[in-house]
Amino acid sequence: MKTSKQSIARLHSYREALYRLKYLGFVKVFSDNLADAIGATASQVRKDFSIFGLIGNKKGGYVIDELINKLDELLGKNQPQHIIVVGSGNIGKALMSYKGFGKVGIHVVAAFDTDEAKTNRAAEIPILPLGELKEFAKQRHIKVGVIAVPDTAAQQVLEMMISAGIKGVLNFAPIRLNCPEHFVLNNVNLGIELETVVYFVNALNRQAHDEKSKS
Amino acid sequence: MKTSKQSIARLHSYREALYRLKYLGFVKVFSDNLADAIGATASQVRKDFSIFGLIGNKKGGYVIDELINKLDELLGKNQPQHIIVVGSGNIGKALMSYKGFGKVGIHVVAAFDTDEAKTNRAAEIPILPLGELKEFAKQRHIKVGVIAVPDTAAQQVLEMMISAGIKGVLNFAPIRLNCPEHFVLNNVNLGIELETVVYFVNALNRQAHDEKSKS
DNA sequence: TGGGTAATGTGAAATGAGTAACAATAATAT
DNA sequence: ATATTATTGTTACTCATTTCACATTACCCA
Repeated sequence: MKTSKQSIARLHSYREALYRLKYLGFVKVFSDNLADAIGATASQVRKDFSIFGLIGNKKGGYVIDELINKLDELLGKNQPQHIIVVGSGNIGKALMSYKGFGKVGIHVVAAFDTDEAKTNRAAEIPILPLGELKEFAKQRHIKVGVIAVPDTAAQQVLEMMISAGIKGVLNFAPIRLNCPEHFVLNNVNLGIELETVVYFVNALNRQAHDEKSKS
Repeated sequence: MKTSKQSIARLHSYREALYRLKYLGFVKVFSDNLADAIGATASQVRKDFSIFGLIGNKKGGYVIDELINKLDELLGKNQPQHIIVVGSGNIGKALMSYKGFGKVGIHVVAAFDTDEAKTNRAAEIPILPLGELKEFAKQRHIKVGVIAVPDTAAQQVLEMMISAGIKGVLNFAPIRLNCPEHFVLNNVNLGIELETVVYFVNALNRQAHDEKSKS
């Protein structure tokens, strides 16, 4: 079964789009509607669905409620997921307050920070000292964490998480982290994402320039 | 010339890694060192370099300073880039205060927000009312912006940016945006990034379970 | 000086992802 | 009842990316 990161990301996108369509009152959907909604091709949608066993009706398209149910099951949306965030800087706070997570069954249950001055056990999402991470994660059977700390601290935090039984991490520190073979590590490097935009804008600019000087 | 988003992102990663190595006192580097540093293969590194005309010395590896200079030129790091951020929520603030940008020649020169209560013209990075975006961006010849607003406002902000002459956007709103053909749009969906981690952790779990029940 | 070695640089092969094409089929119209 | 049409599901193809393999070359040492 094809389960590349990209195809899973597309399934999540389909799911989001389906909820929007349902909310708008639609009952059925065709492959090209979904393609439009997420910026893919109809072929791609049908292929993804084929791979994951999501079936529709010849001529009739797909029934939105059925699709949503199947996707929820496939994507493990039926039981809520509890995660923790390490680092309560801006990125950490952004994730703690991200409204989108609730909708998808993800709940940030605590944040951790080395700076004990930031400790706040009374907050809706408590901020705890980093030293308490291991015990907390073990007790609550936390399986997923977010690393939003400076790059110099990231590897150490990751190891703490691994020893606490965490199996997957979304990492925002702009550095390559070492982890065991079957650990799930997803890196997001905001700097590089932005630099990439800058690069392509400059490239476009150069190109336009060249065109002009050619004429 | 191959300039997929991925290969450009790798060039940026090489560059980051090289600065780290230089800082640590290294003068030369081999393809497998760099591969380790960014999590790729040595072949990949050499292929990328080959494509972009970065050459080393048979047996002697690559001279770090030379590589950095070439990469800086290739990636347009020689002149500073001024960008703006729209939305001064947590993600917006995270980008405004992102320490990594300065190092790579990217400067956030202003932020914009619909909520005029947040206006602060005296701050190091001023926060201005959204209505001033167009004039500001035109006057300062801003070419790149970041969208860090709720999804319902994102398309409108994008159009405002386009009309102000902005050519590329890094978008954090979890929704598909429509833009002209040659516009550079890079989407980062934090929700999906996190959900993907959760999915693969669950998949791992299921797999382990299945293995056990089989024996 | 010459042989051995450790690297690069690159064409070819393998893999992977996305697209296109079309046969199968269910709904609808005549 | 039959033809027509719209849409799925899947196979085959194309294109892009990654890996492999090895010829090439510079350096080192005897």
